[in-house]
Amino acid sequence: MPELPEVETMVRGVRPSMEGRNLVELRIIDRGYRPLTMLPSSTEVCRRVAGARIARVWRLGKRVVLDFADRGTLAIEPRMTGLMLTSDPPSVEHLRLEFLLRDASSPSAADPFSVWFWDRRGLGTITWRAAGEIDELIRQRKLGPDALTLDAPQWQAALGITSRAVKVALLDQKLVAGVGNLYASEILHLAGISPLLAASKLTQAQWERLAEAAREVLELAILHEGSTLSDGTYRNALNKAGGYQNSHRVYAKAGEACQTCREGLIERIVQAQRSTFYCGSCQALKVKRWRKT
DNA sequence: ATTAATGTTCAGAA
DNA sequence: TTTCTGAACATTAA
Repeated sequence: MPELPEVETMVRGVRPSMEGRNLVELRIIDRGYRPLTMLPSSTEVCRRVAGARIARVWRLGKRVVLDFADRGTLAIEPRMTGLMLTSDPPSVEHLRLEFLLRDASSPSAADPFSVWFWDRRGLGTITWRAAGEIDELIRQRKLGPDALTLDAPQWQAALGITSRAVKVALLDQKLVAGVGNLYASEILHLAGISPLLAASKLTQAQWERLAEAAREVLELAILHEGSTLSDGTYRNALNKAGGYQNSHRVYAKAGEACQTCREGLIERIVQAQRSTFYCGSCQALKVKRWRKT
């Protein structure tokens, strides 16, 4: 379940291999699994990117974006089990795409080398967009602002417009891009905010704490190269596990004592058919007091 | 052997 | 309009 920190780790992992290089060819690997969703179509996508220079590799929410300058952009959404790899894929049978690359400055020197998109469950999507169309997505509010750089007023502007529970709102990529189920729970716990509180009801102090907690959790998770859960699926570009799972405070810790307040137990509830983990004591709906940790 | 659970997004219902 | 539910996918745990 790559979320913002995992996708950022993928971007940083493949950037040295892709940015500034020529994409000789995009190969579709077909081993009889469900075909990878490619828009407008796989042949069209491959035709568009063949021979183009990758000007920039960046991240938007949970998407890896390859920028082909004036030609357009390729957005890769790993969804549940997608990975970008520069070496050592976890298995051969779930390789989906091979990016054949060459150094732009010496086109004939070295042999082309490869970057792969690997996806066990095959839920990932690859989408081609004409130049400028991604900015248009944001302008049309089909995708919210990226979660990594928001301050308190920006968080309030993005999430405060809905009456849904703040945990549910955090998962809505149209409101804010990048936060998924794991980091939503972790961020709200560090901020001391109940996941059940309506997003429109947060106080000024709570928006400040949310902004601070989001920055702290996401940046530290990026530093640790993301979270590899017990199923072991998520890996960085070198097929190595991340380390932030060792810093989780609430996710998948139902029944354990809260290490922050040392009073409550971590509880698991279901919101919008998704697991939410939180401390019933220091994330109580009615906050009696707020303690700095 | 069947079933539930997993996470994300979208279509469609309420 | 806004919010909620179910489906799709592959694999594992129960």
